[in-house]
Amino acid sequence: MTRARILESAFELFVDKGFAAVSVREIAERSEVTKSLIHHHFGGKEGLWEEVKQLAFAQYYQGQKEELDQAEQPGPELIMRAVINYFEFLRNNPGVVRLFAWTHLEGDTSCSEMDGELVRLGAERVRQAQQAGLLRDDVNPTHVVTIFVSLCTQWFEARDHHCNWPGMGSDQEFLDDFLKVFMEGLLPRP
Amino acid sequence: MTRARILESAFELFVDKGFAAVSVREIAERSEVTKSLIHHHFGGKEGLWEEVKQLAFAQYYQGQKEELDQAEQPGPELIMRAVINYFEFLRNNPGVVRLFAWTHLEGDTSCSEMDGELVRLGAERVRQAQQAGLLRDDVNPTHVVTIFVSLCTQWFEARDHHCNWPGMGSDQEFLDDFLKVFMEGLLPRP
DNA sequence: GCATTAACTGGCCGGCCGGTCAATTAGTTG
DNA sequence: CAACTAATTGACCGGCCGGCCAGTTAATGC
Repeated sequence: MTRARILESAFELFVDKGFAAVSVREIAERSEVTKSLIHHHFGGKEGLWEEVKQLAFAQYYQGQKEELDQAEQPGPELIMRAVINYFEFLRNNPGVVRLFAWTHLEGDTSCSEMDGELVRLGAERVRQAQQAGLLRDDVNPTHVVTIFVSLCTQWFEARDHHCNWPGMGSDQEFLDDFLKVFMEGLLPRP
Repeated sequence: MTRARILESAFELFVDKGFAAVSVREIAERSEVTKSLIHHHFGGKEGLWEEVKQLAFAQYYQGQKEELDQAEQPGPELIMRAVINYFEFLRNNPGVVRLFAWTHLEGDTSCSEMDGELVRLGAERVRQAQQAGLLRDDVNPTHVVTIFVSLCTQWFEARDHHCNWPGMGSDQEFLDDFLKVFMEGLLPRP
C-alpha cells in the first residue's frame, strides 16, 4: 500500500536526519509519490512525523509490555532476563532508538506516560524481589530500573561514537560485564 | 566583543533546537547583528556550528582531563570521585550535554578521539585498582568507565523525559543509589 | 452505468533559506 | 591627515521550503 510505503521512507529519513533536516520533497521522492499525496494522506509534514513516531512507540511499547506482563516469581533472574530482553530489542531496532533520541532532544514528552507505565511495572517487580529478600532494599526500585534502561539506551544511542574507544568489547561482552557488576551490586547486603 | 556575542547566541539556539532547525537569521537577530556579519566572522552557518562545538568540546575536555590527571592511588574512592565529578560537570553544563547529543545523532565523530583519550585514562585507573586487588578483575576496565559515563550522560540527556516517571528521586538520590549498587558490584568477589 | 468517494497529479504560491557583494563606518598605523 | 585594514551594513540572489488547489484517474457502491 502506498500509505505504508510513505511511512517507511519517512521513518528511514527521520531516523537518519531528524525532523528538521528532512524535506517533504525528499520523502516523496524516496517513496515514489508526489508531495501532494503526502499532504493528502497525512495532512502535512508534522502529521506524518507524528504518525511515524506513534508507530515506532507502539511497536516498542507492545514488545516491552508483553515481556513485563508475564507473571513470574520476581527475583534476580527475572530482572536480568528483562534487561537482556530490552537490550535485544534495542539491538534489533536501531531505528527506534534513534527516533527516540531525536524525539527527546526536541522536547517531545508524548511518550512519557507510556514509558512511565513500563517503568512502573519494572519497578514493581524490583520492589517485590526486595520484599522477598532477594534484592537489597536500600535502593529506590525506580532508580534500579532507570539504571538498566539508561545504560541499554545510551549504549546503542552512542554506539558509533564509543565503539572506537580503546579496549571496547562487543555488544555481548559489554552486556555481560554490565550485568555482572549490577546483578551482584543488587544482592542483599550482609 | 561582537564575535563572542554571536557565539553565545548560536550556542543557545543550537543547544535548544539542533543545527538544522536554527536559521542564520535567527542567530543574527538574537545577537543583534546582521546576517552578513556572521558570514564575515565565521564563513557561514556551518563554520559557526563547528566553532560552537569546538568551544564546548574544549571546555568539556579541559575540565575532565584536569580531574583525571591528578596522580593519586587508584582505588574505589578515586573511581567514585571521578563519577561524582563527571556527574557534577554534566549537571552544571546542560547545554554541553545537549550539544553532544545533537552531535552524536548527526553522526559527527570529531570528538571521538578526545573522548577516547579520556576513557583510556579512566580505564587505566580502573586497571591499576584491579591489579592492586581493590576492584574485581573479571570485568573489562573500558566497560566500567563506559558504564558510568553512559549512565551519567543518559540521566541528564533524558532528564525532562524521565523526571516524571513514578517514584523517581532527585539528581542526588539517583546518584547515591547508582553509586551504592555500582561500587559494591565492583568490589572483588570472594 | 452512473454517482460518489478516495487516490493521485502537476503547477503554483508566498516565504524563508544560506550566501554574496558593493558600499559604509570604525579603528589603526605611519 | 592619509592610507590601509577590519568591522559592519542593507539590498539582493537563486533556490528550496511546506502548503494549497483545481483537475484527473481509479475504485466503490447502488
